[in-house]
Amino acid sequence: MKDWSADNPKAKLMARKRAAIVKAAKDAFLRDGFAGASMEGIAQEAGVSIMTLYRHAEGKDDLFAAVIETACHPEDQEERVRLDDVLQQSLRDILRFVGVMFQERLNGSETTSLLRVVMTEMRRFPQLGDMAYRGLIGSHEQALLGFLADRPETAALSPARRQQISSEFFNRLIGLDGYRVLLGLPGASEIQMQQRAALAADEMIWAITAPA
Amino acid sequence: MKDWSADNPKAKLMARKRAAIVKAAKDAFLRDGFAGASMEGIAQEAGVSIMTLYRHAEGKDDLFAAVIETACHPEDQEERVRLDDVLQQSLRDILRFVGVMFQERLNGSETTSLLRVVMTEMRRFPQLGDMAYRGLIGSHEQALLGFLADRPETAALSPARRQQISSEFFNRLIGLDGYRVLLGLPGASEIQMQQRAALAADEMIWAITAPA
DNA sequence: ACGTTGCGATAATCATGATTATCGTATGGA
DNA sequence: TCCATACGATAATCATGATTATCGCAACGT
Repeated sequence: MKDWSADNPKAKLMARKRAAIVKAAKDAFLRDGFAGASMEGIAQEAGVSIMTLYRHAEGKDDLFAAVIETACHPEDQEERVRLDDVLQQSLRDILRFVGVMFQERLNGSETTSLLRVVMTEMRRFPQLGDMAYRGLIGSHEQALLGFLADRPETAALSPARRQQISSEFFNRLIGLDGYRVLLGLPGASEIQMQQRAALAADEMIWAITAPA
Repeated sequence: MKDWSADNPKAKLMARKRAAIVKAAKDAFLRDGFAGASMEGIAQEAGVSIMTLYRHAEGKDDLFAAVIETACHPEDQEERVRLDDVLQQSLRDILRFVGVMFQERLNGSETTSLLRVVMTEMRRFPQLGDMAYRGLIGSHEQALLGFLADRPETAALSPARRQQISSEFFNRLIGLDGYRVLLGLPGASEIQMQQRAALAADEMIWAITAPA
């Protein structure tokens, strides 16, 4: 995305237009993919002209890269808020909550669309795969790992062992349902997600108390 | 794909050309996707002219549909052969073997490419998602279910319980590695796949002997 | 109110690629 | 050998869509 000098007489106007463009581009790219989305369609959706698109972005590639990059870094605002309510509970309940949240997030429509687009355009933009994995999945792994490190229950574990247990936790959560969702078929129900989260939580606690 | 009357003077020639076309189209579509593959490129790869392509297929859509449909029905020849060697062993060893085979198949480059293409073109061809799931994943579930039904160890289980246990087995095999592979990142190592298969086998046997 | 500057509309350019028409040639099979 | 017919080469058509040039207008901030 092109950037202007901050002391621009019309900075506010341009910021408004830019926000509309980025939002419309995100919707279009996630819905139709890179090839399927057209610059003209994005301009219409954003309520601007094509020329304005090109005044804000170098071209389609530039716009796409900017959109995907921001989409890979979701703002975890609401979740942090909800986490504060849960953080007082037992380790088992916290893990169950995190487990359900992770499944809901990864199987959500926005994440699914993003994964599809990224997988399609990985050849054109080689860094997308790594970026998407870190933003959509690795961030959860890191968050759980950091949380565990502060927990007295895991004080006796080595960092490597903690890493292994954390990784196993997420591995247990997503089975074939992930493929089903990506293929447009119904995934796990809410109850199934809760059951799986409960199972993963129990197994993690078992692993913590009885280290291999 | 267009079909000719079987009593065609040049049936053999056409069959040869058609095979070359289908193979080239499969390579091109799985490598470059629907939009990325060009009819001209497919013709060159197949060693035929563009016109011959259109004499064999109604158009790009028709060719694509034929390619994907056949790709979703892999011939399980070699695996059946290898299975005969394993079928004499213990249930645990059989399950471990099946578990490793399933992971290798699902994480293989051909299956990965196919899944990517299917996910991208699902909107254009709505039946692709279901077709791919049944061909690439559901077939394994059905095969294991059928195998279990003939096993004396599961004679006491209800069909529904057998279904549940079989489904859980595959759920345990594929974790986040499936996403990693689809995103072009390194998946599970051979040793990790064996460990996971061993774990899934043990848990299935435990579930069989101690029904919920 | 004013000057700067982004914006909109339009059209043109350019490239890619699917699809079709035509016609002479080459080849398979009896 | 001979006939039917698939094949190859070429060019034309057609559509889509990215990208750029131009120019008058409208809007923002002081």
